[in-house]
Amino acid sequence: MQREGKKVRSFEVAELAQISRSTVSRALAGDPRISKATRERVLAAAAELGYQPNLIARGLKNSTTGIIGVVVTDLNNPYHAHALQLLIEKMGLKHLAPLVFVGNTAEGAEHAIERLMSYQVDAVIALAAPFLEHVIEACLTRSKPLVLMNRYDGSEPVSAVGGDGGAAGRLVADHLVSCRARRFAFFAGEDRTGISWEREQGFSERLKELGHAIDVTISAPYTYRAAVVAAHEMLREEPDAVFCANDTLAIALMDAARSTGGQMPLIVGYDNSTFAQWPIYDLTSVDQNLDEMTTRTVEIAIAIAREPKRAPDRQMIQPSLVVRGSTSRTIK
Amino acid sequence: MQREGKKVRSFEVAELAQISRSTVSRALAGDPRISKATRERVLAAAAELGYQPNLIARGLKNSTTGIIGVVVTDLNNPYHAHALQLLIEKMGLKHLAPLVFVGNTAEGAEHAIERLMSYQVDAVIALAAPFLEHVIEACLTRSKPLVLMNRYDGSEPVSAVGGDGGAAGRLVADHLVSCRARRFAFFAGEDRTGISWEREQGFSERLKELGHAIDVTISAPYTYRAAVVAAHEMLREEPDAVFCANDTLAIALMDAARSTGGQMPLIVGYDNSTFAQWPIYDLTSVDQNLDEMTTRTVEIAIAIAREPKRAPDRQMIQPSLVVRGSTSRTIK
DNA sequence: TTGGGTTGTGCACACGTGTGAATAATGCAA
DNA sequence: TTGCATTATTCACACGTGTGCACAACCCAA
Repeated sequence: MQREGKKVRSFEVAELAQISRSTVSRALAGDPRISKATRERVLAAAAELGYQPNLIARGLKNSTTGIIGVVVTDLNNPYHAHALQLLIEKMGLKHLAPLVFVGNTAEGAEHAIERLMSYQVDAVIALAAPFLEHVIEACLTRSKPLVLMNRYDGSEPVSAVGGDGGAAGRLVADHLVSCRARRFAFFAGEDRTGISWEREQGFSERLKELGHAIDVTISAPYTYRAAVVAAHEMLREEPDAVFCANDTLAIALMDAARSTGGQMPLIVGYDNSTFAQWPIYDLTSVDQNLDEMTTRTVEIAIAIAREPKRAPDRQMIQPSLVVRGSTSRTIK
Repeated sequence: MQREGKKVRSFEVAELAQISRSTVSRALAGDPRISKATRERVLAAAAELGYQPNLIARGLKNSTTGIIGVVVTDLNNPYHAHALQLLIEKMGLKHLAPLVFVGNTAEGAEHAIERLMSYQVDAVIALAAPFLEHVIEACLTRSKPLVLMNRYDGSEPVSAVGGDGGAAGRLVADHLVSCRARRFAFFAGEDRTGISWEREQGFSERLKELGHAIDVTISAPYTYRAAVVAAHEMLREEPDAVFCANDTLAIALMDAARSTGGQMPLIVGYDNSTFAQWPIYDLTSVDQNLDEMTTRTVEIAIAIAREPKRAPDRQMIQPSLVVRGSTSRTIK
């Protein structure tokens, strides 16, 4: 094992194994033309010197770096943080490295994206970026593979993986009706046309099929503070059951209900975040199945990077409902 | 602006400006030997073609990539997520790119670190990694610059930036005494010898100076569930004021106190996380000044990378106390 | 010995960039 | 014109790797 010394290059390995540098490269790549004997000699030498190939040089030669650019908005949002973590893990399994770029940057978005591209990333994964249009344009211009995760607005010809918000809405409708709720509300997010809208649609449709309807709809930004204000407004309408577009909204609603001391409606959140499991909340919530979603996202990114002419791929991940205490009562 | 075309190399720029490739390189680097006139011609040509230098090639040539490896444990911990976000932003300002590697990997830590090194990162920043010894050893072996953030155990000759837990403990002691508390408790974290211990020491020392002492100490792992259990034990001791090693512990304690309906002690947390600001908690908490901490961390990383023989640098960031409702009552 | 197949290795180039040394261009004095 | 100093530009190499092609070694048949 090398200590304190300079970088070990493939040349040193070749020297030690008394063989040419090309043979070292082929042996390590598993080229069948190399004989068993020499391959083992090479592997032994490489192990002895602690040789690790210089991936920058390899990237230059192969023009494929194994680096994936990941664009994310705000890591203070635990949902995004969790998604990023899973993404990085999945990428690790595929021997890819994430070059992460966070949206809230002082550097200026376009400038930062340029820099991302300069690193010759094999693909870009965008995870709910607010300046999404910049990312999309930058990738299309350079015809760089791009996968949107959980933020497909339908307009651009790019690959995307998302949760099936409509299906989730229907699941929730079924569940709440089975709890014998009668007066239903939807606590919408800021972006009434985006993901929040899909969820509302599925919820509304399924309720209609079951002979009910959404009686109240109120929307709020996705921040806790703003949500608390809207939550009080919501509570004045005295719904039996509220489907919230987000766990943050749901928690704000629970806190608001507690502080007023009135009757707490059945509450369902979305994202199944960490605090949904906390005993004080014990919140029934839609699980987006982030594990599968991230796996598919990485798979698609790899596929496009390998075969750039491939048509954009769009996948819907089926969500599931995690039932907890916040909907365990039945309305009498 | 290029569209759909192949990559633009410096060669194309040279061709368009009717000049040699070397001159392009120097002009863009601001070499004073290049005349004003040609420099501007080059800049115009580069802008017209949308030229962005290939940082992989540059990295190979200069053997400095501008990539910093960032090792982090668990992004589900909002504190770590926030720290990572700030780190990435600061790095962006310095034109550095973060190659992120998350601890909870299925790939195996050592293997992942090897891969990180293979990308020729200029330095490594480790943010509370559980397999820290692997990271340290890997960096020392290759004499790769390493900065530990918020996790220095004192044993190894590496640079580190951390919060001054002792000073924080003293701040808290002053504050709680000024609230006229008499029976003090410390809610410790799992790692009694690490950062939790520093905080406890400062707290204890200052209390002694003021004629008091820590009457109760109970420790728990840093997870909400485990903390709730320990919190009930803590409450049976009926302390006036509790200093918690962590916001998670503090919140678990508040929830536990609420669920039993007994008297709520004064509570101080640590990290000033998002939920400390939530109205239901409104938690007084120590702010580690992560903004400054991350700035310094990046600065040190750059300094060491530039000058590898430099002695390890260790800095303490002074924390501050954010007073909120959880300590606004005064004990009568 | 010659010829042809099979197998294993080495030479030399390319990826795109930065940079030291060499060279051309210009000015100025003799 | 020549000689010398200064300035602007180009040449050619290096960074560490992968790979097409040529080539050596070997066996076997004629």
